[in-house]
Amino acid sequence: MATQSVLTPQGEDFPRWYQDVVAKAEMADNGPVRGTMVIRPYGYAIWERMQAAIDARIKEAGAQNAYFPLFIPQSYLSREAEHVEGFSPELAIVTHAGGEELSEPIVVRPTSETVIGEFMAKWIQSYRDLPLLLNQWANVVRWELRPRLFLRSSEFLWQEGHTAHATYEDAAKYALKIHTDVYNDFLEQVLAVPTYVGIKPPSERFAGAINSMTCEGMMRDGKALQMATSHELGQNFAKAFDIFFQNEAGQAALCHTTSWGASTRLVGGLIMAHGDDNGLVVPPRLAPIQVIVIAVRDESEVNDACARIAASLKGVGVRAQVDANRGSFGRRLTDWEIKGVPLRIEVGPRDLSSGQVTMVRRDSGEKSLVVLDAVGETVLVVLESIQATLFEAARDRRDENTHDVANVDEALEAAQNGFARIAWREVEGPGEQRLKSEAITVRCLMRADGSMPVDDAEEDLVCIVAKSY
RNA sequence: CGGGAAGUAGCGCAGCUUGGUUAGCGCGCCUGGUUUGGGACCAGGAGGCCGCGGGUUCGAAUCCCGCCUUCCCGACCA
Repeated sequence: MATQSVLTPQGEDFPRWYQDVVAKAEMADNGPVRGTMVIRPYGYAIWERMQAAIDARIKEAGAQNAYFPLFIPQSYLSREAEHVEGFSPELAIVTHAGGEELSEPIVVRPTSETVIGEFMAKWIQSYRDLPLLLNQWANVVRWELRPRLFLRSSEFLWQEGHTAHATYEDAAKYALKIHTDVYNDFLEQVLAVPTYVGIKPPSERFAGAINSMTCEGMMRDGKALQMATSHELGQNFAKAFDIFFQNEAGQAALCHTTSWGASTRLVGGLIMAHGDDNGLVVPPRLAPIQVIVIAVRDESEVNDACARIAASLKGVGVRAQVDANRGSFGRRLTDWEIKGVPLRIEVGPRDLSSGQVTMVRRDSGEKSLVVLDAVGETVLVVLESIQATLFEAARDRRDENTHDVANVDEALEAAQNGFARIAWREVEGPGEQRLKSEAITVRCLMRADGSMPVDDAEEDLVCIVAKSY
């Protein structure tokens, strides 16, 4: 590990550490307009890996990708009262185009329930057209007063799924399926981030939803981050956009719709969930570069060996890359550490003369010698071990920093440094206000065993309260 | 949007209080050489409308006003 840190230590100033990582790992830059973000190649490579993993799960769940326009007539937003009220403060609105003032202003989409609703109404005729399962990968704009790279930018990238169903039950079941099989599975299996899965309290619901589900992850500073959400929209949007179908009895009936999304915020979550004082730590299943092969000396024999090792790793399906061999050895090590590459293979004359290489894990810093012939199989095993270790470490941190408390006073105390778990009936109403006055919010409601409740009316629910991003 | 801090080379900063030669320093970058098992060293070099716009002045990085951007703390949110 680095002898002296090039990053602000987490313990000294966590937000500063985050910015240092974003800059020095070459993930992103601020755009020229306040709140906008330039995603650099390494950051985008990570996002592309996230997209691929999420997209595959979405398709497995039966939804199809489509694309709807960036521009939405302002009148569409107004059709659903809560929706327009919720989003109005964040809208970017185009009033002029083609050199003239527009007769009706155009909204830059903050989310696409409205346009998609309009087309669902057009496409759905019969119960045979249901369920209609759509998804789109797109950018959206929500004007932010306090932007932070990846976590909160005025323009961000995401995936938004929109579905229409014949019954409430079917819609609820599908939203839950997405939440479980797409989001939570991705977060646990790929991102190695354990989350608390539950429903949002009414005060935190999506504008226009009857129920919002969330995956709440714990960052290394003990704050919460909402990493994905799924909403049951009931018939609110179906009413606003006339999304009717003819049922088997030949009668017109209103659809039940859902929507669900995950954004580039996940990149910020990745940084803050696993990163340490030496930089980013990327879980192997996500990592665009899983193994970096570094020549200790710039000698042709050593360089040739590096190329051979990388080629053989690629041959067994490992995303390996040879370091460009510029600058001092120590500098190169540090750079790859900041980028969070899970596994490093160092190759030097000393190693080669004994027919082996040095392998170093990013998660633990542990070094080991590996016989050349065994590099491929060893790497595959160690990568999976790192994946598992990261998840377990994150889970342990989450559990150690989740404190069971009996009342709001204790929750206020406990949430200064982690999550507090408390009976929902202790918090509901005035308690929520008291927490909010100290910047602490109810992140989610769960059953006592951690499972997903049907709604907030269930008896004996517990909630997670915390400071959040 | 409210409260606080700040914008000077790619990054981090000094200079500003008390206006006055050619605006400095560290890191990085370029060239050459020596190096390379944990942020290497030597020599030479490039790089600035001092955030933007206006004002005061013989003269502005420095004083005044406006705007933009960034960071921290709130309210809003993925």
